[in-house]
Amino acid sequence: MSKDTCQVTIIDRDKIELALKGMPETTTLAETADVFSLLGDLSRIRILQALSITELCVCDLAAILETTSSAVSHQLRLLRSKGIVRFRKEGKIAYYSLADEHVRQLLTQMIEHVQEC
Amino acid sequence: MSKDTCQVTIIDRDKIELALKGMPETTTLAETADVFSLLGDLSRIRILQALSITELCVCDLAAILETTSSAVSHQLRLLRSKGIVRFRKEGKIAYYSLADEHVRQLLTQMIEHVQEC
DNA sequence: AAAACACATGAATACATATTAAAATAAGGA
DNA sequence: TCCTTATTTTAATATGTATTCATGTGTTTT
Repeated sequence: MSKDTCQVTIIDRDKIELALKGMPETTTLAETADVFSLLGDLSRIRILQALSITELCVCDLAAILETTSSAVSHQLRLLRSKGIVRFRKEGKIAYYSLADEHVRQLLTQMIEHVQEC
Repeated sequence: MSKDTCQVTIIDRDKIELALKGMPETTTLAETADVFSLLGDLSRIRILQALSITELCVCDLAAILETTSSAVSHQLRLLRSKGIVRFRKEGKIAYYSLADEHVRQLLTQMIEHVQEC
């Protein structure tokens, strides 16, 4: 049992080395946390859940969430910036949809997890 | 095309009804967002990643994250409150581990997703 | 061209939250 | 019993972020 420079007591050095060895790059984990964080908001979850059923424009999403187009647009910008959603423009209307099947899978998987517990 | 009481223009009522029909309860979606939110923090992701490899006590986790036991303990309390991790006490040492395989699966799946993009 | 519309953006506010420091609790050893 | 150790908890601070309001941009319609 020993102390390092940060005043942290260590119980088992072997397990620490084992854990550190299997740890991905911090940048990878930071990106992972960023995406989870993006899914960690009720408004955005509702947006994604709606988009997992059908492509929708901003104002229809606003109607579904019972909020303003502005609020929805702000959230969509974040989701776009991380590649969670994509959109196409048809005249002045912007149609949004999920970027890939992976997102839908993570979403439904987590909903199932919650419903089990 | 019409307006509702919230000044939100509606483009396609049918798609809105379709999306609303497939939408789970708001409480379910809120819980889903809560769990995602809990995974949306670098410190907690590092804790969970370490725990996905081996059971660890608080001070060893602090050594791995190069932070204080206090900071780790705070995060573990949150993870415990949502059933993400569990722990057993052996004397004065608290050993933490992942609560179930589901969590490990979501974690590794998201890391893979990030590494692909 | 002007007006209406769908959407995006910038700034401000209000609220949430991660980290730190300090104190408390609880277990073991001298 | 007193002291050390591992962890938890409380309070304070500092940082992040969701929403609102106002404005800006590009498109369609009249």
